[in-house]
Amino acid sequence: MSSQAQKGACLSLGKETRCMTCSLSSLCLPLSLNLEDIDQLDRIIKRRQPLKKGDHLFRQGDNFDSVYAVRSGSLKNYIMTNDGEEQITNFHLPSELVGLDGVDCSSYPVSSKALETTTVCEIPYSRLQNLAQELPDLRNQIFSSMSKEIRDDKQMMLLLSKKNAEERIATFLANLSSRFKRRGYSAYTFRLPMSRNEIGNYLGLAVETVSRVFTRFQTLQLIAVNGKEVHITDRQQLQQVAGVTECEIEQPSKLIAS
Amino acid sequence: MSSQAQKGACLSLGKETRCMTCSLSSLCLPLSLNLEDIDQLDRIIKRRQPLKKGDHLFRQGDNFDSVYAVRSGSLKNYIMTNDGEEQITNFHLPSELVGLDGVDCSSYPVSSKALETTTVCEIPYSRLQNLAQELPDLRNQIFSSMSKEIRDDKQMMLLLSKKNAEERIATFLANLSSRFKRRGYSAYTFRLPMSRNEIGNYLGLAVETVSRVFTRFQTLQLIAVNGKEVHITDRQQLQQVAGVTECEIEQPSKLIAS
DNA sequence: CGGAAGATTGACGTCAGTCAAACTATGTGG
DNA sequence: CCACATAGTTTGACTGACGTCAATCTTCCG
Repeated sequence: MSSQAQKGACLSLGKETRCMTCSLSSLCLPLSLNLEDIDQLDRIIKRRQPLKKGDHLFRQGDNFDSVYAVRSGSLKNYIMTNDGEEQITNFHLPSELVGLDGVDCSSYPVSSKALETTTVCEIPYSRLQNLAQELPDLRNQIFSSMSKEIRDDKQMMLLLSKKNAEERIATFLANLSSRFKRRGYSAYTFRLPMSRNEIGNYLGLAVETVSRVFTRFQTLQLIAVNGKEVHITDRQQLQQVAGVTECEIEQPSKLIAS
Repeated sequence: MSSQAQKGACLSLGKETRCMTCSLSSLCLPLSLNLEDIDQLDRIIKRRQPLKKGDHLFRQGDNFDSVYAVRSGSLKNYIMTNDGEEQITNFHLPSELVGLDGVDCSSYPVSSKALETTTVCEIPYSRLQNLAQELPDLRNQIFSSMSKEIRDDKQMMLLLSKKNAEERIATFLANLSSRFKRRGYSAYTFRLPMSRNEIGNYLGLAVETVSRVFTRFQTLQLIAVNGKEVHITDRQQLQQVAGVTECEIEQPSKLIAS
């Protein structure tokens, strides 16, 4: 099982990286934009130095001024409880938008941290706002992203409120699998960018429980795990444990004509 | 303890009810709009017959065409699990926007049901989209509402993932208290529009647990409960149990200059 | 190579769920 | 207006899934 961490990401980190040529454009903000509009969007985007593992993209309380699109690598977003514990609220994979929950705050309401070497496109929010004025498709794409995040959050509430440990982890793995697949990676073999601890934190479980369920799933021949490398042996069964019917796995967002 | 169900809602249900004269306008979409813009918004809004308790505003899967603002009464939103159970994802009070999680779907991803007699303002989404093109303040207000919903959802995840039964219920009561207060009702005495069952469902607890914690809180002199009438005796202590510092209670959204 | 962080496994305890029964409100029809 | 049915709430006894604690093992990096 080899890492596929770079496949599918943008080919180059140089100045010539552009939305137009980015392999993620069909999943990212440019989706549904015409070439001219993409060009306009492209012009306001700042390319950034890659973040190293553990670097913060931003911290809860930092001045809000940009949203970001993940280009390669991955991020975790988390909030702090009043007693200093962290609660991970999201893992972000390439093409996903980060920071939208701060658009009406002067500061980010969450922290965002790189799980591995990660590159992002920075989109200054004030300029995005202006552009959203001119480009209805872009505006709708932003609405769409936020709307999707809300829907995903509701699913997460359902998971946290109703599902047991096995269902949670099966759901988590099936979800990751789908997301990797959409991004051109294998749906069956991938590398978890996060630790067991972070998985547990995100799913509302103790690390030990995560570990135990992983072991149980291996005994049941649903998956094969080696450290962070995961191979899904029986995807259908895994989805069944997740409590999901096939059609629910991927629900690509459908745009309303603008 | 008397019900305060009608206080603060719009004065009249007749044709003359307008955003301009609505007592909720400072909490609702018109917030931050100038008079002219409010008038434009007002013209696309459809007033509706009140919903009776138990009526659906819309059902999961229904054609998405409008978002709604609650005018009086209250709603619960819920999703169905694959095995037919419901998971309540939100309770909506007057001035709150409902249906935003469907804007990039052809159908509503959740159901919305009246907890009591409830009136709403219907806002056809396609017309709202057009108006959002012309009115930057309105557009930002929509972004703002969605952004706030995402933030609330993250808090809810934290609650479901990290808090125990007492903390959950204290958080729930403190939150309701704040929301009633903002709407001009008493922060200390109010009527719960939902059943114990629905509270439990929302908070990821069994009905029995909700009941027991209510009893415990009464023993501790934090609250006094009589059926659905709640009086908060020791708000500070309640917030402490909720695990919230004072400043976190009310975080009115701040708009970025547009 | 060695230390630290992360992962696994086992033993045990506990918080909240389940089941069951009694009690209370709510609403309907005679 | 009462009688009755039904839904909702409360309380108690018991149970089980998952958390906690602790020890060991593995991986990762400098």
